Amino acid sequence: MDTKKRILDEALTLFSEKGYANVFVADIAEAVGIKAPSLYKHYKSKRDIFNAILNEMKLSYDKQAAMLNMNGNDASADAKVFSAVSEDSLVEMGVGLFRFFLHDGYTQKFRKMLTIEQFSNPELAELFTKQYIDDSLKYQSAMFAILCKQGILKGDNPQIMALQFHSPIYMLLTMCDREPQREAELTALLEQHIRQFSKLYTKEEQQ
Amino acid sequence: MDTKKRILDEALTLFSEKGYANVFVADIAEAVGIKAPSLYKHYKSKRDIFNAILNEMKLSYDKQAAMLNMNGNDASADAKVFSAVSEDSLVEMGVGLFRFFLHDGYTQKFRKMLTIEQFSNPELAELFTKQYIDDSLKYQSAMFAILCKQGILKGDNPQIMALQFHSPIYMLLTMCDREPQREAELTALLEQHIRQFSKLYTKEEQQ
DNA sequence: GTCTATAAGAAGATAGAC
DNA sequence: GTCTATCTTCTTATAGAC
Repeated sequence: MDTKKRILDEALTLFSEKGYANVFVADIAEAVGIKAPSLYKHYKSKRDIFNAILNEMKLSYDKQAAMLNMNGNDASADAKVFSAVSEDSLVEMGVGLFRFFLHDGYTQKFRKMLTIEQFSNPELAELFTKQYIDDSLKYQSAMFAILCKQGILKGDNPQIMALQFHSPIYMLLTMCDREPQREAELTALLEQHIRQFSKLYTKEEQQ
Repeated sequence: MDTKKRILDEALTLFSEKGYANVFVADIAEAVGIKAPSLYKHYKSKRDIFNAILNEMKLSYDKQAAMLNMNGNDASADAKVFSAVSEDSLVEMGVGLFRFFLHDGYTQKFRKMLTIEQFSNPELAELFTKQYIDDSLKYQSAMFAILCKQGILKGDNPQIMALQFHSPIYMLLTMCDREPQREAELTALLEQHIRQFSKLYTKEEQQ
């Protein structure tokens, strides 16, 4: 119905599978169910479609990020949850979040598109690192800092803790993006990583 | 002089910067210093050049991998080195290896090219995961298994240890690929990660 | 093996009818 | 807003002289 929006959706799907240069305007049009020239009534060029996707995803990301710091769902609150839950429920949370990032259509497609296009200009490179690494590390650092200060975890370098917690998860995610058939195997590794991380950084006297 | 070889070099450079589809045969020819039609005396098509790069890099990788298991430079020998060295020299080794992977022309270009092209076919996806993740994890798992058995490290899951050691390093490497200007900052994190990992898994009584 | 000229076709975008 | 027809440009690849 909303053709303008449907164009973005189909274009994102195609860009995430083949990359910008390998998707032709006619492909996008066909996926939407119209002819290529009709598409130019909605967007003035192919690049314009790409930019619109980028803007939409940036807005949606910023909205999410803002919510994390406004609704009480911030690092401090998460730290409270973290400190209260068992290792099992930590695993459950981690695996749930992992599955969401892996299977949510927009999230996965945008991640794959940025992966393909990350070297095509510096702006995309920055966006990639910000959304998938730096912001996560910042957030988790804050959380680990609180947990360490409270004496619940025993590390003295929250930034490195965040790096060591986040990077295995991200690596497993990108492996699933490449080879979806390995999801079960890699999810098992994710679970073991979380358990091991939890053991490593939990104060002995609290185990 | 060896035009055939120079074509592969220049093509790899261009593919790693712009991706296969954004590089034109004329671009490669110009980089080599000839005209596009001359190039067809050496390779029968653009795709043929890509495949030749792939084959060459696969061969060189397999050669390297084979050496690791034949010349005594295997996981067992590395474990001996690992167990004998101080934390400082471990950091030095790690940072040295990191800098090599980051700056070695072929290594970096091929990694970037595969990153861009990884979703274009399942064979490339498999190659990517094998070369940058699975093989490293296998190798490091074997090494950590030995070190744990010898009582030098205290973990009980070498595979997860390898995941936790390798994935931060790989993540920092890809960050440098995207934003080379951050190399110093990220190398500092690498050092802290290695020190922290070493402390976490070293038996207390040996510190 | 390198060149110039050119074929053959693909792809982005526009014109103008409906 | 969608279509058919078409323009223009770009890109791969070949032909054939040197």
